[in-house]
Amino acid sequence: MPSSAASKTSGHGRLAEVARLAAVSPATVSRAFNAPNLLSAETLKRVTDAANRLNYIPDGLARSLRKNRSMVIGAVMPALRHAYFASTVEGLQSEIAKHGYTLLLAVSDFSEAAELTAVRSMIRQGVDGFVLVGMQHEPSLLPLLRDLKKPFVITWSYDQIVASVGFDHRKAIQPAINHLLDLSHRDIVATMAFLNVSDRERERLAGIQEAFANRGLPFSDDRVIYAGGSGLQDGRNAFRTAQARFPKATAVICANDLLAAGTMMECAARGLSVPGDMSVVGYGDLDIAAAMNPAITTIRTPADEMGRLAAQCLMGKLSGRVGLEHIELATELIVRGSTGPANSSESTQRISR
Amino acid sequence: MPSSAASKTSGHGRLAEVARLAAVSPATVSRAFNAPNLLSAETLKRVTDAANRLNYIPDGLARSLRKNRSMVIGAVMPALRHAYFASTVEGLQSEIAKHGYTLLLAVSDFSEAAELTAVRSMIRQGVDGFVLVGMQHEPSLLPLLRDLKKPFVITWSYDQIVASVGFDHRKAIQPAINHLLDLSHRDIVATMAFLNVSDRERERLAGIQEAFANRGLPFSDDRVIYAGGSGLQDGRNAFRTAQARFPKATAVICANDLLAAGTMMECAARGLSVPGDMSVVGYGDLDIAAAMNPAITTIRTPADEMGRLAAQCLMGKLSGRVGLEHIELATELIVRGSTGPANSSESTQRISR
DNA sequence: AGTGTTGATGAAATCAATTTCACAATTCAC
DNA sequence: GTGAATTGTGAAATTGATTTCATCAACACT
Repeated sequence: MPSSAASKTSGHGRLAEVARLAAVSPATVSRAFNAPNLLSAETLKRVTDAANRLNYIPDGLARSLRKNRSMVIGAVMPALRHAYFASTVEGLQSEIAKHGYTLLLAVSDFSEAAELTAVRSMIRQGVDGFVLVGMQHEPSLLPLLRDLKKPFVITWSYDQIVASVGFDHRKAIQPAINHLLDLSHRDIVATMAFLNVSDRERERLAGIQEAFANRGLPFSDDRVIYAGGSGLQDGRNAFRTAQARFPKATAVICANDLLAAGTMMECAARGLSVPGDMSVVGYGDLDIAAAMNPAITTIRTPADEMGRLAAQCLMGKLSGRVGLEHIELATELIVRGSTGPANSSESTQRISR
Repeated sequence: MPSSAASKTSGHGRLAEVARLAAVSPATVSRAFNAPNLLSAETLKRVTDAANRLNYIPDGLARSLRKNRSMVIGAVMPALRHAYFASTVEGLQSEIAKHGYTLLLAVSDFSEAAELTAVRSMIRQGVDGFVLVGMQHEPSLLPLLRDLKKPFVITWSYDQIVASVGFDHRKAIQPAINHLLDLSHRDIVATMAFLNVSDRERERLAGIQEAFANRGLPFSDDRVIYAGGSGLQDGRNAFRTAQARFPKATAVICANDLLAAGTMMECAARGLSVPGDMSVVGYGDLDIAAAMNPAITTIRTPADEMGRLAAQCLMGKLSGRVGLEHIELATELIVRGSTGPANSSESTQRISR
């Protein structure tokens, strides 16, 4: 084993040391890693042996600087706590890792300013491409990225102009409303997480209104309850408000599955049977939707697929291939036990709380 | 506005261009950003003006190469889907961002080999410090990190030797068992996610056994049911198995809250009342634990705090300050409605499935 | 007047790789 | 057997910033 004191702090050999040990020039060592076929078998072996003996790990910073290519993808997510985005990150990371890329991740906490800051920071770090969520950003962000000439992909939204992989939230939610209307529900309320935060949630609300309008049915704005959060507890609270304001409602449309699950828990606590007294639909098809009893009727949104496809889209752009840049994914209404006909047990049990 | 064609692909000025425009040397531009007080007010203004006009963003790669400091922290997590680790990542990311650091993230999917690969890749990228989970790693990983002379912190485990922030899983779970024993439960089963995967889960199991031993009570290995996963559905399945094998059990200890919630859902589906017929304890205090009805008795584990403290620990080490390196966090038994005395409704309802 | 100190700035080396260009040594074609 | 193409390798330039060292002016102090 080599006893030569490895220079600097990190205990690894530099390319120059490998070159010295192998008695070749630095250029040859570089070629041994980047274009081995240019070297004679004998030289290649000498170099790789030397590299192994020195436990050589190439310095990615120097390489990136010279090649103008960092093999890092930057992603900014609104949050990770709620499994939707976490799944997207997992899909993204595992896919880019296959191509030798690593993931630089930031969480914006739904703040456009924080998102911009994060992207700036990633630009400094020299990432090769970006993954963002949704179409709502600080106005200067998209121009900044365009000027940068680095590829970026939007997830969780479908757009014709910028590269994106997602779906139309407005269309996606409509089968859920139609499903309730088909079951003869007419006194319906909706619970959303936030007012004025996510463009996607706004689209979902627009979709709800559109679905009613398409049937010529009214749906007034005051039937939308804002939970102020998207957790289970928020769902319970929102449903409590809904009950106070619309005691005769027979169905609840929830902006996500956690709100839906919270709604069902609150139903259970109040002795309301689902779907007998109250039909509940969710959005997102989280694990919890399938696991509740009854299982929740919901819209499946392909969270991890979006991550994987965004990765593939970026990989394509980075390798010069032209591939799909505007990928619209399918969503699907999954009918489970939490929805039933409106007229099952009418006005009796609803009072018995 | 400057019409000079910005060199290379990215549409931003380089330091040399700023220097030319400001009619100073490159060194002065560098100082304007790194040590402004060395410059005369007049020069400083000339440089910053020029930088603004060129929309100059310093190249972090070149800077990192020279300074041998990348301002990037690398973290490898077993998964993100289950909120525990996602919370840790959120806490970690938000804390390091305050200090100007960004986060390089990889997901190992509980594979030691994948973890090692991810760390290698991060070493190449020149990260300044590492955050890992648990004490179970590929044997060569910790020596590798030690040789690297870069700081690293273990989360989700407490260790006296390596820097860590976590708690003793063996001790943490014992109040839950004692709680059940105090409630006179004796016919108890445990459901765990995986056999032979996570050192933390093994510790938890050891803690269960120890708690029984401390009371002089038996707890045979066959009372441990492995769900093969840690989702809600896995919890339901595991409890189904538990019922088949131990139909007279009055309490279930679950290795995490999702298993516990799944167990309660299966109880509900079978007409078993919780806690009347079956007491259930979880682990982790996820949102779902508080939101279920009845709410789940569980052990609170400070997931996001671990991320934040790991970040602070790293920041301290990186800035030369010596701070706490072995942080043991407190866990807490949170008694809620899912546990009750063993002898409430005895053997009647249990048969009525 | 001469010496030292301080403050502001520039020239050039440095970080660790990649890559262009040049140059031998072969091999090939005729 | 000579000119051309091919192969294998090294020297040196390059990537974009930081940092050391040197310089030079202005000022203070004997």
